[in-house]
Amino acid sequence: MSHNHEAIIKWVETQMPKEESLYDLAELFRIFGDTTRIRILYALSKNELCVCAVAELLNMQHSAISHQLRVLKQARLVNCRREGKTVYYSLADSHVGTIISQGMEHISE
Amino acid sequence: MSHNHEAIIKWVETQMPKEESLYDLAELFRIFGDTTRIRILYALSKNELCVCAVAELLNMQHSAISHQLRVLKQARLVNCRREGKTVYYSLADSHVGTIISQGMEHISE
DNA sequence: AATACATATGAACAATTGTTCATATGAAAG
DNA sequence: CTTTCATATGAACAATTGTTCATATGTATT
Repeated sequence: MSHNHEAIIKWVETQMPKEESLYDLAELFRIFGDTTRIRILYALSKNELCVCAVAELLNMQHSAISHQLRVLKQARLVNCRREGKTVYYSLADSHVGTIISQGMEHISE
Repeated sequence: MSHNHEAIIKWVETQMPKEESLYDLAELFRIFGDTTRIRILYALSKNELCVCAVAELLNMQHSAISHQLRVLKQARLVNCRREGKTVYYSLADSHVGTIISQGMEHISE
């Protein structure tokens, strides 16, 4: 670094969240960053659905859907409730829907 | 599908955006879903910065930063302007900052 | 208990991704 | 026009990721 950016760098440094937060933030978006998961999340933003309904909707294997729902659950993006043999999934909180619609706004510019 | 979810599936189907939009949406979030890129975006949300300033801030090689800035540029998440030898990068539009802060809100629950 | 159905899990594979190293371009100054 | 500095690019490698197949839970019904 030869030119004089030190002051700005130092200041931006003070504005940065801690590493852990930035890691968690990237992790959050990484979950959204997959076509299958986005389709699942979008579907769930319209209605709670059971695994086999999602599988039929997306025309995919139950196993693949179940794997992804597990990922979404671990990331606390969805909740589930059991009703007999069937497990219904829904979005965990309103932030999830908001992030999706914000993203939608961005791409449709 | 033995049980009676057909009506709901059909309705949710009508609510789904076209495949291309969902693909673009996932693509958008995928870009956010990397620690290095999130750190870059967060830094740029505070101040426009040149490549070597970002490199110093994140304590990474210029090459790695340049590669990622290229990805961000192709995804239209950042703009750049040249001033002599130096190239300054900044966030492309306000949506980018909004998405980051929405994400931040979500993880700090 | 045995069967059927919905969902979950584990292992394995192919595909994608981010970084590094080496090298190339672009721009100003000597 | 050669040197120096800032940035960009290409190829290659290691690491991560999503899906599939096979199999295992879990829950109700007979």
